[in-house]
Amino acid sequence: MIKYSRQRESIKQCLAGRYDHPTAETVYLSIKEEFPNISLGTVYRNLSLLSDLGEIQKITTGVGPDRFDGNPAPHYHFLCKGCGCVMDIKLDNQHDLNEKASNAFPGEIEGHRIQFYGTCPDCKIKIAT
Amino acid sequence: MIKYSRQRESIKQCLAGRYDHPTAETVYLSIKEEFPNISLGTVYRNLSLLSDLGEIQKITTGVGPDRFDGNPAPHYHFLCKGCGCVMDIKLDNQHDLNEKASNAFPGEIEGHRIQFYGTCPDCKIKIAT
DNA sequence: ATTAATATCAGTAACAGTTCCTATTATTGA
DNA sequence: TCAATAATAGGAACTGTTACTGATATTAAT
Repeated sequence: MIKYSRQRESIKQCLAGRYDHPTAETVYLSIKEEFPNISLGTVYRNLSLLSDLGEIQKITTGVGPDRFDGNPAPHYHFLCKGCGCVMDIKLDNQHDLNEKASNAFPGEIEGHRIQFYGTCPDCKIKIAT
Repeated sequence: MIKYSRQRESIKQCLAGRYDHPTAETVYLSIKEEFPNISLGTVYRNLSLLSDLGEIQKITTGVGPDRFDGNPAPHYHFLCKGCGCVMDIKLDNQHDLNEKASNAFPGEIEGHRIQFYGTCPDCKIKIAT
């Protein structure tokens, strides 16, 4: 049985209001303004719980710490090789990939994750100048 | 300037001869049979180097340690939610995804990674019985 | 073949990110 | 209002990985 907690609510709100896919550490620092005594463990525990409940998404890039996304709807992400930032890609769900993969694989395909990589708009400018 | 090393060669051979996408730890234990004194640090350093050279691939699943793939050619992977195993998916490169993403994104798209998830053949059987 | 330069090594300490533990506090249903 | 218990703060512990150090192996030039 899950009980309400102000800290969890605050974490959810924090994520809902930003689109930069922050790390647990960043969320922690942000929540700290409202709850100066919140502990990093609490942030991790709740991010993990919310992710399990499907209310937020955890993004593992393979570079640095995991990121979190307040938007639970399936969508794709972009990882900048320059600055490491993570951005949303407005590309609709490629359902057909699951079917294609199923035809080439003897197991059960439930879904997929796509991560694009390259250079973000900001880094593109920095390189050019 | 990169010098030859028997340890690195052994690590490369180890990966070339298996298709289970082992972890650094697994590679370490395997190499240990030939080089009982090899250190885990050496394995990590060489896996990282080989990956940077593009001779092998590093696979970050977001669950447990990173995996390594002796096949440097771009291809897709499947992650089993049951046992955590990683398998290859024989699906040819979806070049069009990069173009589709480019149209929906102001940055520079260099490539993409796809990770399918679901239930592997073995776990499918275990669940059924 | 010997040597000098230096990349790689083994061993281990340090590190980053995350999870776990415990006593205390907050939430909830009765 | 109170009892049951989920969630908390704080910090220790853990996992996976990287960095450091003196010793060793490889390489190219003699």
